[in-house]
Amino acid sequence: MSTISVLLVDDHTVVRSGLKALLGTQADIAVVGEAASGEEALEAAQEHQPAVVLMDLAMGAGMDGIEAIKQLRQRTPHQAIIVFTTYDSDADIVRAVDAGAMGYLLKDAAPEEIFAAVRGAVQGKSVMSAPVASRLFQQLRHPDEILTPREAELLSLLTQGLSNRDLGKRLFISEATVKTHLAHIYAKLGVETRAAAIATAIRREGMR
Amino acid sequence: MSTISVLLVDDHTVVRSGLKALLGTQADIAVVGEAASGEEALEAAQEHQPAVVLMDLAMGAGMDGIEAIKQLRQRTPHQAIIVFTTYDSDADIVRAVDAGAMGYLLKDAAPEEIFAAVRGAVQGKSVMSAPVASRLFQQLRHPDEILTPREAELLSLLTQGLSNRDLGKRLFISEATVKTHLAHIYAKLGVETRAAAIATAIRREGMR
DNA sequence: GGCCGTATCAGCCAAAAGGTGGAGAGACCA
DNA sequence: TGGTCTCTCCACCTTTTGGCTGATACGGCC
Repeated sequence: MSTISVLLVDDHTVVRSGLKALLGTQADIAVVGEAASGEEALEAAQEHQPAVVLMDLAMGAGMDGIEAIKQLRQRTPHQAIIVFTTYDSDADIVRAVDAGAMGYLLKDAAPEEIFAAVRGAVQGKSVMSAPVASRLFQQLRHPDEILTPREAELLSLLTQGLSNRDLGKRLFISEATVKTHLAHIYAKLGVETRAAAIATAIRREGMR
Repeated sequence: MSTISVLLVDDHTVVRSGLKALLGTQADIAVVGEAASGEEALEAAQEHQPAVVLMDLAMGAGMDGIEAIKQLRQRTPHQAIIVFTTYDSDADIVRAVDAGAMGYLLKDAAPEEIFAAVRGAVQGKSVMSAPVASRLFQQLRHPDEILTPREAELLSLLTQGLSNRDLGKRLFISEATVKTHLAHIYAKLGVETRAAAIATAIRREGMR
């Protein structure tokens, strides 16, 4: 069995250090590089040509993880990308998979789970944490609860605390249209008021 | 200089592993134990008698970090507790300090910052990340923006998406009183609508 | 005792949000 | 071509919310 080269991307030094220590215990896995931002990740992926990229989604300022994934897929499509993050929000999962992520792990994952994901990734296998899988499953069972792109956009602005009028101005649509979208969003989220929609969106959809 | 014994408390294996690796590079610091929950932390603190406890606030199910801090202060008051968490919400900071934390670090802190905090803690010095310090400073400069207990209680329910009527019923007060409290909350948070108040509360105050 | 902060309540009015029903245009697909 | 989805818009009406002013009551503090 040949060695699997891994690139770590996380803005937390502690997390990178921890992953390095854990992965270092495995004979068939070698960390060949680290990056603390999306920009650094692109460079490092080019330079070290890792087989697997372990990447956090939230990375402070600059390019976020999703964007980094997209660009990596374009530039070095042979590298498998595994998301390694704290949150399991629906929106993040879908966007990461859309962008081309091979796996989705949560930071509270057991070391064995991480090892398995890295080994699986090079064989083209998707590995994800149980909570993540169950969320995806949930979405498959209730496809009518998936927001349309426009609705998601509106919901995102809604969580900024904007009024219907402001939403209309921002999206260049009438207040009437805003209300229509909102009614659909409420139905899909299973709430009755904008207050509850915001609470649900921020907590469940991870719109922070 | 004698060795400083440290206990790590975090439900993420990766983070514990990372801290261990980083602290291991320092000759005067030794990790003597690890715990993945508040309950485990109390046991480990009793058993290993560390000089410093590095503790995460969010720990999945069971006892949360704040509660663990309080209990540690009672049982082993000679141990210095440093909070090591991802978030810098006002509410968390205040509660942690109230509970008896000596320091407050964010997970994106540089290794040197962590070392300094551990060394400072045994000498009775408070060390906190810059964003945390600036938040505390902010509160000192604007004491009139601190919510009263009743207002905080109401805001907490507000983030559940309740209407004024429901809030009144829940708190056994009239809708008029609810409106009065809300008006005060809006002023203190610097917002104009309930939507913005909810967004601010969940994001900034950490009411999740 | 007077002052201040907190919590409680009232009424009035304007603005915003939500519910209902309907409708047209464009995209996509079977 | 017909059906479905998405996005857009409108009118009408009810409910909710927010802004304003003012009031009472209790407890701590100087």
